[in-house]
This record gives sequence, structure tokens and C-alpha cells, in this order.
Amino acid sequence: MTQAPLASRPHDHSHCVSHALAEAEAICARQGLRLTALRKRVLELVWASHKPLGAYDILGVLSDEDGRRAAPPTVYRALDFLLENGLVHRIASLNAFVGCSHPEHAHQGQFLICRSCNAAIELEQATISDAIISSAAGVGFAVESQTVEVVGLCAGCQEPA
Amino acid sequence: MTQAPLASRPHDHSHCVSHALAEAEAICARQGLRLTALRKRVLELVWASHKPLGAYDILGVLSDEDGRRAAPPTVYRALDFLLENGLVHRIASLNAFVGCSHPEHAHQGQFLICRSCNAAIELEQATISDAIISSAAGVGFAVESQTVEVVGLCAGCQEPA
DNA sequence: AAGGAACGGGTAATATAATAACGTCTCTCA
DNA sequence: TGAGAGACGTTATTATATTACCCGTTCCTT
Repeated sequence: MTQAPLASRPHDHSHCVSHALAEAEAICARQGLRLTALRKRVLELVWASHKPLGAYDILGVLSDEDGRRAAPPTVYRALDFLLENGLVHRIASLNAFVGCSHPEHAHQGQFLICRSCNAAIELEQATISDAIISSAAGVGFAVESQTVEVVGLCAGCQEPA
Repeated sequence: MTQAPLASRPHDHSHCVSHALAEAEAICARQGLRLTALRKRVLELVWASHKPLGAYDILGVLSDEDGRRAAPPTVYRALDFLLENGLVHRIASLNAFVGCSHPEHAHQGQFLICRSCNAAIELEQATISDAIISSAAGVGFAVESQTVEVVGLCAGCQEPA
């Protein structure tokens, strides 16, 4: 059977970050996309943890490390690029962004968001999207994109009180 | 088999509105909740169509009909009441609100949102929520609430070009 | 009937999220 | 070599949501 997603287990997170950045480099190189310093830095910040990060949080970090304060469009443009190219996902219910765990192929993420530790676990379950597509088809609706965001408690946060 | 949801077919919409209001009255009466004039008016506005409505759209209408301009908390408080009591749903991906089609029992809505006519069709499919719950259980995640919002084309908007 | 808590709602200010509009620099490549 | 495209800075604005404080009414209690 498939192993539980990394985000839901303790792990050496620096591997996630370096792996995600290396993969982004490779994907951009292959597709002739420009992963500029800014875009790379934003991607790195989004990957700083498995918790979805708000655009203004990113902005705050960038402003701190630059002397001058970055403006919203700076961050949103970088995020738009990363979203368009499947390197991050947007969590609509949180107005926040999280690194994509499987950027190598196009897909829609399904997210399990822990209300205790805030981690977002990305799933890619055909059973879920198939159920959605066929239910929609039952009322004549043609699905183009899906948003599935689930709140609850991750395995690690369900310890007995 | 179950009939297609009303929102996805032509219908006499004034019936929807009056039915929704009557049902809200009954539910509130039964549970000792106060469906004040303001709350009722907001519910009526949300039900004005099957298209999700933004809080500031509601605010605009209220301001127009009152001479004085309503302020955001007025609307958000009414919406909070309606949400808490299952009379409306919030569509996170649109920052908008839509009347609940089945307020008589607690449930999480699943929504099909037409990108052409903007109508939101509410589903309540066990196949979808079961798929989510069991996929989540597979990684040890305990689901508490689900957000399922699907964008595409409704039956009526798929006419040949 | 009086006291007081709870509730509904008005008002101002503020917080948070996202976009618009415009300018400049640099790279590419024809 | 210069025209066009892309990336990003900058300022301003729009959209969405919340906080804090106040006041009047309701309703419960004695």
C-alpha cells in the first residue's frame, strides 16, 4: 500500500525543501521557464514548513531580509508564476499557499488541514475526484476544476488528552 | 433516481425564495432562535438567485434601501447567524454566500459552480464524503469538516456554440 | 415592577487579502 | 542595434473581514 504522506509524519524537513527546489529547477529548465531569484526565494519560503503560508507572511519575511519593504504585487506575481506552473497550490479556505508535493505532473490537490498543527497534507485520490466527477455528471455538470479542502486532526495531533 | 437539483433547471424562482423563508421561520421557531427582520432580509437577498452573493453586495442593497449606509458588521453578524444555523453556506473559493437547500438537517454542502452562469448547485453525495473520509482515514486523519467546491459548466451552459 | 444579564444591532476604525496602473531595466533576437 | 517581451519596482486602490465600543430592547429573576 502507499505510504502516508511525509507531511503527516516526523521527518527531516530540510530534505523536503532542497528536493522541492531542485525539482522546480529541473522542471523550469525543461520547460524554458525562468525560475528567478525572487521566485525561487518565494518557493523556498512556502516550503519552509508544511503549513500553508499567507501572501502577507511571505511579504513580511522578504521585507525583513531586504531593507526596503516589498510590496504586495512582488509576492503575488511570484505566487502566480508558481501556481501556473504547478509548483505551489492555493488553499482557498485559508487564503494561503503551500508547496506542491508532486509538481512533476499536472493535478488538482486535495488537502487535509490539521486544525491543531496547521499542517496541510496533500492527497491525490482518484476515488475522490471520480466520485465528484460522476456525481456532477449525474446532474449534467461538466467538471473543470476541483477544490477539496478538509479540516480535522492529523494522526500526530490525535494523541489522547 | 433522484431528480436534478432545481438550481440546475429553469424554474419559478419565487417559490424557492418563499419556501426558503418559510422553512427558516419554522426552523427558528422550533429551536427558539430569533429570525429578526434584518436576518430575514439578508436570507432573502442571499436567496434572490442561485448565484453566490458577496457580503458587500448584500451591504450595497441594504444601504440602498435604507437611506443610511449599512456597515459591514451588520451584514456579517446576520450571515454568521445564518451560517451557524445552517440556513446559508459559505463558498470559500468565491468569498460568497448561498442559501442552503436542505436546512432541515445538518450537513456539509458540496457545490458545483458554473463558470458561465455563476449558479451554485448544492449536492449532498455520500459517495463523495465517504471517499474523502476513507482516504483521510488511510493516512490517519480524522475529518471534521469538508469543503468541496467544483467549477465547470452546468447542463444549461453546455449548449453547442 | 425593578434590576440586570444577554442579545441585537449601530458606528468607527482597523486588519487582511488582492489587484490596477504605470514605469524601468534587461534580455533576446531578428 | 533597436523593437518587443518579460520581470519586477512603486504607488494607489479595491475587496473582504474583524475589533472595539456603545446603546437600546428583551427577557429572566426575584
